Amino acid sequence: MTATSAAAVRVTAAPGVGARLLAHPAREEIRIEAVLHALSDPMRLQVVRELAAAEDELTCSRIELPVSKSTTTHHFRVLRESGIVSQTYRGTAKMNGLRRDDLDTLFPGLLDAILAAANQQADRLGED
Amino acid sequence: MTATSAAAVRVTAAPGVGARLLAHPAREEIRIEAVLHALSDPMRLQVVRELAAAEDELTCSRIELPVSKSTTTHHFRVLRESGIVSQTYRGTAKMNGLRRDDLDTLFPGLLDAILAAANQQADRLGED
DNA sequence: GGCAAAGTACGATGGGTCTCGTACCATAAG
DNA sequence: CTTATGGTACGAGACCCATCGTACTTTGCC
Repeated sequence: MTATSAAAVRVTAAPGVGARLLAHPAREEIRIEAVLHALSDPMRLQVVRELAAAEDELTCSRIELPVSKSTTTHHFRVLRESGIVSQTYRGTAKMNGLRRDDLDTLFPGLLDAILAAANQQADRLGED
Repeated sequence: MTATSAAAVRVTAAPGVGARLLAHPAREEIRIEAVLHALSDPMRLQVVRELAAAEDELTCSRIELPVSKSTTTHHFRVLRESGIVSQTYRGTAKMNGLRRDDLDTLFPGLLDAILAAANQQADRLGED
């Protein structure tokens, strides 16, 4: 992979109100290898499927994964740093949204094809 | 990944003529996670791009990668075991072909979307 | 202020995986 | 048979990554 790593920077001093900000790669910085790598993990693929099904922002805790809280944090960070989801704080919660526009512009049809593939495989095998 | 590993079995005692055979996953055994993982490596993505561009079977050595011979063997094995390419021996050479039919049947549009994404990114950045 | 909720940071651990070199095997050609 | 070609097997090294637990921070509410 030999990936970017630039996205790991934390923004400490916030602008306006002092809200915590999270670093996201710009659209042009999104790499197909990083996207495919992020989605090759079953947990993260599951997250993205649920996010796509919800068609709305969800908090981290709304998406239940069979792993610990810190592992969940890890997976969401990978998704954000690869450019697949955008995250914003809202109170104590963190909202997660698919970056559909960016992904569809950059890689037309990719996200839909992967989601369709994942859904098809899920019901071909014994369900979710 | 916690992947299959069943595909690693070597066929030693050959049938008919004694030709060396290679184990391939059946169509139904191909997993989207394994496919995405295989294609998330730059070398392997490059191999698949060239294979798609050739639209014909190629030997391993026709696809030049900036890695050693044994590493090349490794990458082709990952591609075969994930169900992306089929490999057959022909003389001393090994022919590689994209499993387009299987992939398109299982995951419609996926391969084309990934190839288009990779090609788009390649000329968006400083070429290949 | 005090407390609960939602995440984060950090370090550890166990297991992949990308890379290599060297030795080896199978096939084809001389 | 000998040699060259094309690829494999094996082991090693370095790094990456999914997972966890514990301690901590931030925010909202009472």
